[in-house]
Amino acid sequence: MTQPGPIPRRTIQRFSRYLRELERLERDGVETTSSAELGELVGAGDAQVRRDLAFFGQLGQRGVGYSVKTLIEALRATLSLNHEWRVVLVGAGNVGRALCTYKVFRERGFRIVALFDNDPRKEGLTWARLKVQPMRELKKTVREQGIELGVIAVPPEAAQDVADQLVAAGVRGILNFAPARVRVPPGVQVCSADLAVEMEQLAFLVANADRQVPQRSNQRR
Amino acid sequence: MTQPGPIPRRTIQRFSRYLRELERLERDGVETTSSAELGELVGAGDAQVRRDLAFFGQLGQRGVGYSVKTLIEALRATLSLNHEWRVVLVGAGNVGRALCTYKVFRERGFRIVALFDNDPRKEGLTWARLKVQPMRELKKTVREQGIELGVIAVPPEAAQDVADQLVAAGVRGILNFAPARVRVPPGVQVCSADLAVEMEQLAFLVANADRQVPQRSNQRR
DNA sequence: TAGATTGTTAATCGATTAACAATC
DNA sequence: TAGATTGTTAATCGATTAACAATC
Repeated sequence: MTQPGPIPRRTIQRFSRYLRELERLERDGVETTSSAELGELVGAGDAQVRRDLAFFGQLGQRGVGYSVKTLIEALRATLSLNHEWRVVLVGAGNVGRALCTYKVFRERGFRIVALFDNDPRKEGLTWARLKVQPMRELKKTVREQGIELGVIAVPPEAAQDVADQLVAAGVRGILNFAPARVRVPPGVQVCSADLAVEMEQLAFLVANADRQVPQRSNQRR
Repeated sequence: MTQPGPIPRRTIQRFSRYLRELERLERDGVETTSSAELGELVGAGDAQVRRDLAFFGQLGQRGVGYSVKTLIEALRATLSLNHEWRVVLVGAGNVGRALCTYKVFRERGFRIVALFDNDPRKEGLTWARLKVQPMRELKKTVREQGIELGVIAVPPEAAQDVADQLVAAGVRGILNFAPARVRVPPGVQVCSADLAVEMEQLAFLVANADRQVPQRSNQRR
């Protein structure tokens, strides 16, 4: 039976990882896999994998395993990765430049189609075929280009203001790289890639490697 | 009473966010705060904040609140942010370049003191006063420079190999930007900054904004 | 004292894991 | 049939929240 209720966040994150490993298996010509193998690849238990995949209904075959192809299709559909996502990037700094050319986004169907910065000295610069545009053009561009997602790569003091402008422009989801909390109205989604938090967590774990429960840390064994 | 047992990961992450907001309060001349205010700032409930802070023992004053200064000290000590962390960065690509000059790391006491890449064409390049070194010098540099943390910013296929080399060189913690799982022996810590997973999660949430439980998403309201 | 806010307990919620019958 | 592996239930674990006595 298909699992009822909304899919937990952690499950979604594992979906991304399953998909990535499955695509590799497919490239290697593997046609069938098992919950144990998949778990091993992403660092999860077999029961966990089966439970996650149960959200798709009964996709596996008892005694046999799962079809790699079927799983890939189900995961792509669930993660909405068939459709190409149009993305606007705000912030033409160091992080912004790296993201403009970030291959992993592009491969997954995330297309950065516009680039904004409020610094007039940067206006007109071209990175990866994208002209840096001034913020006043944001709304128009989002509408005309059918942009659904925004990425914030500006200093923390400016993050909330940029988020507000993105929301006003009609963006439906925001990936926030600024080390600051941004608030958005209901219906708009925010995910945060807070590198400082990750790094500080790492420092804590290293400093307390003995005191804390050993391992099971980030990815389980 | 001080909370017993190891500090949960989520609590550590909130510690980073509390600290950031507290430092801002301090800059603004605020001397006292409350669990309600702090919760509002980082997007957590007041009970959550009190429970987190209880790991430090009884730091607050009933009826009054918490001293900003005292909290900052406790958080800095717990997160081991007094001590300066020496970091090696592997991967002189787009992501690597952004990280070399990433102000947020530097402000928090993370110093990138060496840069490596296995591409001989990049050898000798200088970014942010760091010369790109060949991998064969990794072990020596880590030892001589007293480096404790490593950052992986290479393509996914190379990530595990780089991780192995970092571990062999004596690094105690790894921040992995490659969209791939890396395994490390017990005693070495790994945190992952998997931008693809974050972006795909965002896409899923946007695509299912109606079906999924509204909000409470990443940061709670 | 009255009002505010902590520290902590108990209740709740959610996610993971173990176990095993179902079935290929 | 025997061996393998799923789908699912129940048990466990861990983290969050509500509530309130303690106390400034």
